[in-house]
Amino acid sequence: MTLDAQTIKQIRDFNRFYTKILHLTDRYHLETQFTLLESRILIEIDQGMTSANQLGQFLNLDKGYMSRILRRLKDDDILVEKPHDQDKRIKVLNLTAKGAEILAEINQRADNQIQTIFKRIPPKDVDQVVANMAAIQATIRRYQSVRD
Amino acid sequence: MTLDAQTIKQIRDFNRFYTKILHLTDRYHLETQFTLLESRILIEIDQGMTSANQLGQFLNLDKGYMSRILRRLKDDDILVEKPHDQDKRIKVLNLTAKGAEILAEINQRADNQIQTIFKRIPPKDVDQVVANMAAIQATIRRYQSVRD
DNA sequence: TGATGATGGTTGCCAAAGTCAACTAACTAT
DNA sequence: ATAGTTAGTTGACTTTGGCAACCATCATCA
Repeated sequence: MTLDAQTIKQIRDFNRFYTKILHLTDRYHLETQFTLLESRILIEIDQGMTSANQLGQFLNLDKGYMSRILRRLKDDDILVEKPHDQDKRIKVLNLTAKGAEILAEINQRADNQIQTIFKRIPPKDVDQVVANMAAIQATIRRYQSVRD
Repeated sequence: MTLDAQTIKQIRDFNRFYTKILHLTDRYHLETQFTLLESRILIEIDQGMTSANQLGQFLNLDKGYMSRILRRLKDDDILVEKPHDQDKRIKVLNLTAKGAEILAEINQRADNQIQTIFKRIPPKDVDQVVANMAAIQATIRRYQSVRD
């Protein structure tokens, strides 16, 4: 089931192209004061991540570093923590009202970024692109093992 | 030509999925002595980037920082520079033999990463995925302005 | 119960990464 | 010639991130 060289080349080419398009390598995310990492943390907390440890595992971050980032976000009144009911070691994270606002702002900008990229493309072609994306996603998902 | 909310959502959903699958947001470039940035520089030089300035623009890097990274790569005998024929300010960059070897190693590892992700997928489906990627790339490229 | 080991999180210390501004040398245009 | 740009370097920083030691809590089990 090994891929031939040409296939790999095409996939890697797409990856380079797409990461560039999304500005994934830019230092600041979407021209906010927040880094990509901070944005992702807010997003993941909003999506249900509840503790520093969960976030650290998911985002693959050193726990010391994680602790510091969260400290900053707490100092800036973007999130709060309260002790976990059952396990007092765990601090449950939640966005503050301000944090929710900021997240909304980030989402708005992310939406705008997509608009900027796709607005020149005729609707029919956009639909085709979206269908292709969905197909890629479905295929990879179908054969994905739990462990990676 | 504005996209509807559902379309944007689907695209962003794909983006999150794909960046996660490819570990595109990981900060570690596993098991080489080189950082992701150094790897990208070698790749881009190999792909035809010729000067610090070009690289800096493309990779969106501070020129001071760029200068230092290149200094290190030169000290390590990974690349060399020679003056540009017409413009003596410009230093034309080239990989050394050692640099080419290292690039080959980096490419090998990147290829392996792709293998790991796609090896469970039947060849027919992989071909379909690759075709979808190519289609996405072609469509976006076709309507892309020079400025973003 | 209390010893042992694992887990969630914090902190100090440090190296690597990245920023910013000032600077030189070479180019371009008038 | 002069003025304004551009390619690249350097010094002086700040930020990011990695590592290990540490504390508090939890879980297990004799």
